[in-house]
Amino acid sequence: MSSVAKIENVRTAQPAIKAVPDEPERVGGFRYARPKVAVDIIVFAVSNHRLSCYLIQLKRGPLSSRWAFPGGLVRVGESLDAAARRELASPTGLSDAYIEQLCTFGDPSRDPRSHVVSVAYMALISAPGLVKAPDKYADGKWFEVSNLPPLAYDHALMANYALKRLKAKLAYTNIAYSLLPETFTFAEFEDLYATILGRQPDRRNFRRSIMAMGLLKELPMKRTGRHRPATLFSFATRSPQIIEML
Amino acid sequence: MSSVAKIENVRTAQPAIKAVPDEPERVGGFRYARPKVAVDIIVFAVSNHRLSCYLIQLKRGPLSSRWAFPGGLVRVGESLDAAARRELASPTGLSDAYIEQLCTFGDPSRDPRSHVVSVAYMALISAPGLVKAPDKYADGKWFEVSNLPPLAYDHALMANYALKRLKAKLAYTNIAYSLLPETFTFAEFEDLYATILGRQPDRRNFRRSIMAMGLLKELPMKRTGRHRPATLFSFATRSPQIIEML
DNA sequence: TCAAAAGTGTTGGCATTACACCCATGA
DNA sequence: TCATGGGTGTAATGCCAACACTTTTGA
Repeated sequence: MSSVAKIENVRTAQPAIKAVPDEPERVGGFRYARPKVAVDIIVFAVSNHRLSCYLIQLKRGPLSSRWAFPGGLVRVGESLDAAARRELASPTGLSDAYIEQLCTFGDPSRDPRSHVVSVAYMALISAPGLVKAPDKYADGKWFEVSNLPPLAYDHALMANYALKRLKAKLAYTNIAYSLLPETFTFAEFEDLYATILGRQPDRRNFRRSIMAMGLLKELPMKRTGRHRPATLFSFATRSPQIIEML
Repeated sequence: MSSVAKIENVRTAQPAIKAVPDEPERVGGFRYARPKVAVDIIVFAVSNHRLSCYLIQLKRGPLSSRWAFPGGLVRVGESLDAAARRELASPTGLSDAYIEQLCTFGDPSRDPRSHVVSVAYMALISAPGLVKAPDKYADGKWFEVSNLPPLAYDHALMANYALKRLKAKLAYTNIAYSLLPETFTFAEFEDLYATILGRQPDRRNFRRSIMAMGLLKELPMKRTGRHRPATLFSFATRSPQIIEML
């Protein structure tokens, strides 16, 4: 169960531009909605023992100054995955992060202005540093997941769902690789799990089971610090895999 | 991890009706797509030891006479879940089946006529009998999942995804209740698992573990047949629950 | 030499597996 | 009485959880 909707043939033919009113279409006697289609992206990162996600502050509209996940409308000829990657790259500059479709929210009243169907994505990145809010937002910053401000639209639902999914997938996939730098100590790896799952596993058992499944590759270098140097590790493979982890 | 996007406040205010061309909208210098939004629904049922799903035959358009999952455009003021339930009720007459959003497909070229974003749903019903294809389709019938015809659009992707999800959820939820009638014998229950998962569990161990977790309620009646009468069971609770089943 | 983090083995209990025979009925 | 599917118990195994001390370094 990994990212789906992988077809990415972006259409190149470009139809003429024309403004479209937000009106329904009548076909066969029924009035079909013409909702706008957006993607919203929940970007997770871990830093100093805290799971954080990136929020932007809305600039315009009836919800201006409220916090929300970054997102935007799908463009002409663009797939959903491509739109999500674009919305991720816009504040972070990252183009190859782990990204996964979560689910789609389409209540007609979820946006007070018009009917907007939004496809929620989750992205996992390792460095929460580099992020800068694009001009279309009033502001953007990282919030600890355990301490989010009130969110616009139905984004609180998205946040709950994303967190549940992240926790679940941590237990049966190797996606943790996308939250860690290229090399890391075992303690950092373990701390990632403790942080996201909210509990400290038994250190000996955890190390034993992780090492037994060959997830990590021991590197010949050590990280020296104030204390006993720690062996460095990297992931044996940095592509998403289903592995019974816990 | 159950059905999401549960907000169901259907808007009552109804804007004026007007035909909408399939053209992009220009906002802030970018050309935003105005895709149509559809739901497609993968209806599963089990009968005589086979997992089947319901397909319809397209009547119009460039893919006419191809097989596909039933589905249709979202109507004005309608949520995605409501649209999915409507598309399920249309051939089956069922309104309370288990239904769950799967994922959303939005490649701009997935429909040769225009950009259609489709939200895939899965539904589980117990009686594959009652189904009758609505007039908008040329035909409709049940196919064994292991023997599907070529499917229109990207519906083969949907089928794969749905099947994977069904198998996974069978192992950690009680959604099997929606594939069985109100009462059933233990052999029928066991056969459901064997059929969908494609392997025969050890009968004694399977019964022991299922009974130990209190999923089923033993009824005071028996089903008599040609042979030794079998105890009838029903589910202790017929609402979706997370339970480690296997 | 002390503080702080890194690293490591053994055991008991529990849960899962494997396995084969008797039972109740209708024909 | 026989064919057919319904229903059950026990022993062996493997896995997981619990548990505490030694090592290495920098200050």
